[in-house]
Amino acid sequence: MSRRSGVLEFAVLGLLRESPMHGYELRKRLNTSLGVFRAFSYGTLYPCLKGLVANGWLVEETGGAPDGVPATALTGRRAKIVYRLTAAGKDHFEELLTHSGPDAWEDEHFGVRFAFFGQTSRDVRMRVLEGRRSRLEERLEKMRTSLARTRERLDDYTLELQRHGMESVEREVRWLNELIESERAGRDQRAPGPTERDKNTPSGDADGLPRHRGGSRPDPSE
Amino acid sequence: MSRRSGVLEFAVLGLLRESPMHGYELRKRLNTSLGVFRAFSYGTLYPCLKGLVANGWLVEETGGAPDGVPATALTGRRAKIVYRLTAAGKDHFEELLTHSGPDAWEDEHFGVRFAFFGQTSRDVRMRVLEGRRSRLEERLEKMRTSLARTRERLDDYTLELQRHGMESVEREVRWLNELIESERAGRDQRAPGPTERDKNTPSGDADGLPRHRGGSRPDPSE
DNA sequence: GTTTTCATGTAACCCGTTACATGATTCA
DNA sequence: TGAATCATGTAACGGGTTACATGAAAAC
Repeated sequence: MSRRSGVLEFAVLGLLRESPMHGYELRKRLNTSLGVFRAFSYGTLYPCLKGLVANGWLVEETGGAPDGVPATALTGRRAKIVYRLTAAGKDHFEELLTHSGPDAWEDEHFGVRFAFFGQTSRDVRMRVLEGRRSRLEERLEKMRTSLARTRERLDDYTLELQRHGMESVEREVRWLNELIESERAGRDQRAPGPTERDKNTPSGDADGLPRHRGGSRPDPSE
Repeated sequence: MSRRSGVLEFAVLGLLRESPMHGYELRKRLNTSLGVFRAFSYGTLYPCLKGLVANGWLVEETGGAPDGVPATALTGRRAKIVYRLTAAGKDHFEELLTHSGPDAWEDEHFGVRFAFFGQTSRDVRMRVLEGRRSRLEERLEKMRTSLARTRERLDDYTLELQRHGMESVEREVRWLNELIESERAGRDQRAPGPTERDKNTPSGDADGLPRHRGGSRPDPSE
């Protein structure tokens, strides 16, 4: 029943975990914060929200606030329908975060996953990063052999395209290497057990991300 | 009537322009030569082929060859249905090649376009490359402003994701710059007028592609 | 002789967009 | 007051995949 998108569902739950929002605003956040990769339209978002409500992950807070107080008072501007994550929704999201099946490292999913790394434990992050990396290395392998078999029959442009494609993948692998390395060296563990705790620490800058200096040291891998 | 995919149609016509093929083989070529980016399934390909036949761009050559010669004799192995580009199909493809509307530089289309650059005139190539570039620069602009507005509210991971995304785009822009430059310097013009002529010159290596030496000079931009 | 690979197809579904309809609120 | 932006929705379509059904040729 209703659209169960996977990425969209995940992203919506993740964003609403931080704070309640109405659809319109949600969509903007989706298309900026996360939206370097994905852009959703209302035609996708609204039905999805309905579905999540039907599942009990979200509640709508229309017009009247809990005690009949007009919502106007809350924001200074009338918010039509504000969606708030329920306890069940929170649990569900935690579940999704830690469960991370093997499609967590596919192209469509990985970006969103990564965007919510801040709410995950390090082991999960490592699993996802390493999964992604081996996925890409697999792909590289295929590209290489396929290229070796067909190199002669291809014209310069096709070849150049192929080359650029492979280089892109290689570049992402190097990126992942840096990330994995700095996770490994990272001095904070953050919740080895999955659920709950560590409420709303605005995340300071607790994690050991590469903190990109200049960029491109001479590429240690290879 | 039937699926009109755009990219798939284009790719199929382009591949069949080189030589007739049956569906199965066609699909493999799609997923190797061009398939670094796209991968199609039979469920997409076969209906599309039917459609192209219905349009008169292709003809099916089943069992009996033109004069009743069993196709077995041709390949040593019985080819079920071989698709061949008609004259009308050829024209249509040329049309698509030169017409190149503004979606030729969108993500999904650009790759395939590029793959068939070998069959295009230089002006078209320039148009597409420059179109793509300005499309990407546009996108970069948006990313930059959006980032500037929201930088503070984002945690480290989201930020890193954004940074990596932008860098990817910047990288493609640099790639396009190289390509454009070498097109500009290229010593062959190849059909300044659009349609027809230059039948089947197997394309040797007439064009002045970057001919990538080693790779990665220390990154002059920035 | 059985398993792989080649080869063609279809129906059901999935995820998403476009175009449209509707109306409230803000701002010039 | 009228235009822009905020805000919510839906129906129709688009492009694609999955899973399935079918069968011939090759390889073991």
